[in-house]
Amino acid sequence: MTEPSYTISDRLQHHLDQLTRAERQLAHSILENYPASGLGPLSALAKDARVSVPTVARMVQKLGFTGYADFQAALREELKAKAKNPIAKHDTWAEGAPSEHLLNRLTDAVIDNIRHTLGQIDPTDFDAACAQCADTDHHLYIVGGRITHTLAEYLFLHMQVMRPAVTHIQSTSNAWPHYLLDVKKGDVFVIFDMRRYENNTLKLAEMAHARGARLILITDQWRSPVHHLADVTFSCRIVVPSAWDSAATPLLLTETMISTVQELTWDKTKDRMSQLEDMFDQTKLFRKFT
Amino acid sequence: MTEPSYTISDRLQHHLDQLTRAERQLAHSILENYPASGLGPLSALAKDARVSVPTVARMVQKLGFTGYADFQAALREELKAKAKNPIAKHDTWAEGAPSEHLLNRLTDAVIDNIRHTLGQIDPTDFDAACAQCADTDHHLYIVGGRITHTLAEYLFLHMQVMRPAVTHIQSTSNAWPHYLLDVKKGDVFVIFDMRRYENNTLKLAEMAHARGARLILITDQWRSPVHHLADVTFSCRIVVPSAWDSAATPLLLTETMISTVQELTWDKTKDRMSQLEDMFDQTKLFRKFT
DNA sequence: AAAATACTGTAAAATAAATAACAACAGTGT
DNA sequence: ACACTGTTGTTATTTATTTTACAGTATTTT
Repeated sequence: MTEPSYTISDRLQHHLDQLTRAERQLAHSILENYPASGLGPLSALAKDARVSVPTVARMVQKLGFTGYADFQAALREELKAKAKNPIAKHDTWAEGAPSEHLLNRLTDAVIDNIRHTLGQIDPTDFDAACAQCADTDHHLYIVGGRITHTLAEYLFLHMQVMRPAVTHIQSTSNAWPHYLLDVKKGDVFVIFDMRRYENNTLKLAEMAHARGARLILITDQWRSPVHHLADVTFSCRIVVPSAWDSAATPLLLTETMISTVQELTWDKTKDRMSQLEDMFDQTKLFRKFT
Repeated sequence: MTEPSYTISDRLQHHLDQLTRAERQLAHSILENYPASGLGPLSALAKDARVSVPTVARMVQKLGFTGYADFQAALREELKAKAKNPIAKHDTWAEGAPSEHLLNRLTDAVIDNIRHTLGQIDPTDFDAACAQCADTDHHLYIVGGRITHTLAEYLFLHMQVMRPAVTHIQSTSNAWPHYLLDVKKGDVFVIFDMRRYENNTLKLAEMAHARGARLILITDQWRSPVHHLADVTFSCRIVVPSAWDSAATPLLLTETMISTVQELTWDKTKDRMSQLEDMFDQTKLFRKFT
């Protein structure tokens, strides 16, 4: 304990700017499973963070400790204090905030939503739906409404990288009927529709269904009317203590779909992705991550 | 880790009978502030318990460890597990699927990300940022890049309902400099920037900063270079076992911001929202939720 | 593009810590 | 009371860990 108060976690984050690349890497590694990793031997910590031993020694000095031993002693003190704390506020997510803070209440609700939603998902259905999304023999259409548009776009952006023949349709746009002209039997639709369900989306789904398309629906727990037409329906819990619904659970589902499709199509995706990277690099849209 | 399960605390109490006088003394000292004291050097522990050094060494062997190092490693493991715990009671999320199924692995990772991220957020900063977003005396700009565009749009859509003077800028579009012409001192920017950080976003942030705008940054754990200019930075963990990053945590944060702003501006929002509802109803864009 | 600076890792030295060996002591039974 | 057994502490040795010094590498500045 060289400096007065504040946890080491705080201090690490506070100093993060003044740290160098390797040191930051190390800092993150410490925070990764805090405080356990910091209580082991210095060498183990260094190895864990893929950093040399002296880097660790240097950083703890930068943080204001006289040496690694001092650093560890401080960590232990912190742990001791936390244990003594009357029924430590372990049940909150944002530790500095009371449990009634929105940060904690909303997070609670979202975790709960995830648990409920995942508990009701049939993995077989899920895998089947992903397989359909990965099937390049058929065109893939992704449909979103006003709010769900962002989810649809997110899925689209990723699918676009991984496979050809993907189209993003906004049901709010009145141009959508044009797209349906080209729909063939067996084409796949991923449709996002949450309350308040949109009429346009339903219409679109009906027409797609009539043309022999397969429908995958991502909706809320009350299920959009589209689900009568859908081959697979995933219903997500979206209620949180807010005037708005939460898109976190459907997003998680969407990301899992993306990841699954990625795995299914890896051999083909590989090339597409590196090509894309090259293109971005060339246009210098992105900086390389250092 | 020589014996399978049970905490060391349990093991200690269980063996208490088979321990000798000095060893019992030691055991109680360890339990006194558990697990902190056990993670220090053996000699300190011995001194603390008024016991000789070899007594400690002998006891940990009696407990089934190969040596003091082994004992400490087990303690650290225990601590690590405990830190993960708050939600760990669920070993699988999608119950029908094995734990290696992506549904479960990704969900695990996302929950973990949320926990880490929330743990590092300063509620004061958060509240301050939300207050700025709710401040209608200044214009609110929301900036997103290629992938983060969806997050930015999500925030924009909701802010647009709750307050006037909101603009969504895509840093990927080359029209963005136009927007900056109107930026006044005190205007607020919410900037989303995740790896791989976009040069355009940085440029935009620099110009906004130069014009006296206040910057709120939502980024990943490695933090976009924009954070040097930002008044408040929120770093989210986004890594999941996938070729892609997860936007779930930043989304949760965004939703919490939305919800907080909503509460802050409720009296003003009320009217705007009902007006909006009316408009949607009239245009029959939506069906009423039944 | 060259020079200076700062960062990072390798290797050796120093230090600290943990184990092993031994001696002293306490308790117990004959 | 004496000898034995088991427990504990002191000292020495070994082992591991941390620190220091130095050199190579990358990065920034002029």
